[in-house]
Amino acid sequence: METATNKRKDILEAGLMLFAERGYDATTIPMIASKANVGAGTIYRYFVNKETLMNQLFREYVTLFLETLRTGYPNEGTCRQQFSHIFNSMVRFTLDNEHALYFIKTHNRPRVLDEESVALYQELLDFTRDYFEAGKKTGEIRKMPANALIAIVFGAFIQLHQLVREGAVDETPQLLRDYEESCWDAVRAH
Amino acid sequence: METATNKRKDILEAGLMLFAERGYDATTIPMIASKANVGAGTIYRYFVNKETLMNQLFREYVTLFLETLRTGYPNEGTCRQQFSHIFNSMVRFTLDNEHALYFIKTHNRPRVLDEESVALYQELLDFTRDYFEAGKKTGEIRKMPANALIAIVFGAFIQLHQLVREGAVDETPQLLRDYEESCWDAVRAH
Amino acid sequence: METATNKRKDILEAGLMLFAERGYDATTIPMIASKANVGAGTIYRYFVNKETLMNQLFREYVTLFLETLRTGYPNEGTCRQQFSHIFNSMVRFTLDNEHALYFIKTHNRPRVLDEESVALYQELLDFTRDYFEAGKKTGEIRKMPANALIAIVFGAFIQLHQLVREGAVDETPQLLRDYEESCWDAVRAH
Amino acid sequence: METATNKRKDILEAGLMLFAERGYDATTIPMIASKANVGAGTIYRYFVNKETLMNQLFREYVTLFLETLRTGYPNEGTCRQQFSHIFNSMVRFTLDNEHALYFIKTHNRPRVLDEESVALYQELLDFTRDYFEAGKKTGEIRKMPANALIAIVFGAFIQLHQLVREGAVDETPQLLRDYEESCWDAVRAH
DNA sequence: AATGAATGAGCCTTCATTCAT
DNA sequence: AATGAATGAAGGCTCATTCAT
Repeated sequence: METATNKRKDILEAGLMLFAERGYDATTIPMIASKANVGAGTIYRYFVNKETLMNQLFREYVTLFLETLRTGYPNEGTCRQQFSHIFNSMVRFTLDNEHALYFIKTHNRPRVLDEESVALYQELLDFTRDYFEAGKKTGEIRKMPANALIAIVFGAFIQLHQLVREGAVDETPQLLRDYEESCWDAVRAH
Repeated sequence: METATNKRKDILEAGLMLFAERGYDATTIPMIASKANVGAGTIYRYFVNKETLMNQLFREYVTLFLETLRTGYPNEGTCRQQFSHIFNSMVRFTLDNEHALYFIKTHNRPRVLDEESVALYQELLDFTRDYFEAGKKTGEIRKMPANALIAIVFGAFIQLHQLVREGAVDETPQLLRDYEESCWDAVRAH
Repeated sequence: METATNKRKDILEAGLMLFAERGYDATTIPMIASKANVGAGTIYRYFVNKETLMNQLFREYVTLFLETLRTGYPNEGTCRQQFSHIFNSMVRFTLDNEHALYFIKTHNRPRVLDEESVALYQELLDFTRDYFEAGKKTGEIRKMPANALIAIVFGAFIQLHQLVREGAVDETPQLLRDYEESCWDAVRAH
Repeated sequence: METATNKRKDILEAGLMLFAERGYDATTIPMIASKANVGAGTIYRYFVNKETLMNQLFREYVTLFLETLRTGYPNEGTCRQQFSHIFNSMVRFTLDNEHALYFIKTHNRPRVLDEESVALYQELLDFTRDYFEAGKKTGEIRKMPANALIAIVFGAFIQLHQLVREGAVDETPQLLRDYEESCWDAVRAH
């Protein structure tokens, strides 16, 4: 059937939105149920508990983002081209999944995340870290801790996305190009 | 006497640490009391309730950070010198107040923050925004939304601080210089 | 179904009994829950909070008592006949609702009662007051403040009911007749 | 010294007023301390605990009321004269001690009252009961449970006092005479 | 499979009581 | 003797989770 799948998806989407907007602890199961148009008990048919739902959600989107990053990654391209791919992945991913990147960025620390989720997140970090480390080796990327470089790029992007959602700025192609250029300047060696 | 003042300080410090590490909602009053070596009821001698404690804390540190930023700000200096002052303010402030900047960065949105706190935070944003807007006018700062520029500088710095605390990198003067340079390149016009 | 209705009723009945016996402040939610054979949280499915439960209860029984008073009230009867109806209403009402009249008598002052409840209680007072005022006009009722007359009749009745429950006296029809006669003599003009 | 005695009196008076107005459970020690212009801890210098304070208070005023009743009681007078004495005792006692009679009437049941207090209250009841029983024997008092008769007289009086305090009626000597007459008619045999 | 009523653990908060000053 | 800061037990209430329907 497709109904069951839809319920699961509804729950995940409601969870994503609420976790992103209010944080894990301030989000209640009834809230998720209500937003998903589902009985509270139904959530427990698809997820063991709130923590599991959260982890499932986290993994679902980290996986998806990883796929987005990996799909069409120009292994043989230049450092700049690879950066462009990464940046565009964020754009595309966010277009398809409104709150996902923000959710990932604000919920990537243990306490609720289980080992598997942490490991998966590591994978995401590693992918980006590898890129930066390689770039540092060739001298094209600035000599800074990779984590910090990652934070700059992700953090800036998420902040921009927020401004767009608030209506503070218009998300024109030009803005995105500027933004990419800016981030690139932020991490590239000078 | 000093005893009374100390209790209040103990509570604030415990709150700061826990709010920073676990977030507002995941931090319980008993946790704060325990970490402050204080009875749970004692907290209510100094603060109306959890929300008030949080706001008091927030304002205390935003005010302190604002003072740090304003003290010795080179109004007549170059854009670069002013940037340097801002960056060094973050360094000094974080040295004196471990978790404060991270706490501010992760708790600056309403829902628990009252109007006064939000207004105070605006003041902090405005200070930095003014700097960036002025820089954009003279063509020294990149044409990007000020909020995003702020996010880059703050976000990167906090991320670095975290790496330092985790022991992932050593906070050498050289690292800080590199970092400042990097952040500067991230926001300056090219 | 009937189950849901029963839970609500169980809670109301437990609340009535406890409020009557111990007073509002000395009655705890766990007490009510326990006496109603219900989880503490269940009470909050049916009532917003303790105060609301109290008000609901109060209104439920004041309404019921008002109905009892109004049903079959001999508008065209003599002053004495009307008095008889009022007295018998108390008897019948107390027979059906053990603690209700005592609860009403001991909880009719603000601080926990909301406006609606106070207004409803006024209605009850007004009904009886109207009776006494009319009687005073025709010279059949003693020239005393209606409130005091009401207190005499209600107060005496409740006291009697208490003696009956304690087993101190037997509630024979004869006793009730005597009692009614006594109350009548207490308020009628001489 | 006299200071100590005064503090004790201040506390008792504050307690009386608050217990009468809010009831025992809704009255807090800080409230009493504040109204008595005394530190909260001071209360524990004069009374073992809240319960003891309450009992002390209760006994103090029941004793005082008993004295008022007994002083000048016309043992050899007529039933009517004795009634008059009882009624006037209430008037005088209430004049000297605003809330005392109401406090006694609303707090005469166990749960907070200790044995000694209950016994003392019994004494008060017995005094009045004896009067009524004697009257019933001589046929001058109505054949009703003494408790109920007591309730009528006390209840009516307290209700009247309340109306006076609320300003709903003026406490003229005439009103008091009428009231006494009414109460007398309420209990006397016809 | 889906629901939502029911539960009770645990949180925030109050307040009787203690105790250092 | 007097104070009021400090405490922690206990109450009102929420919410993750279960379970009968």
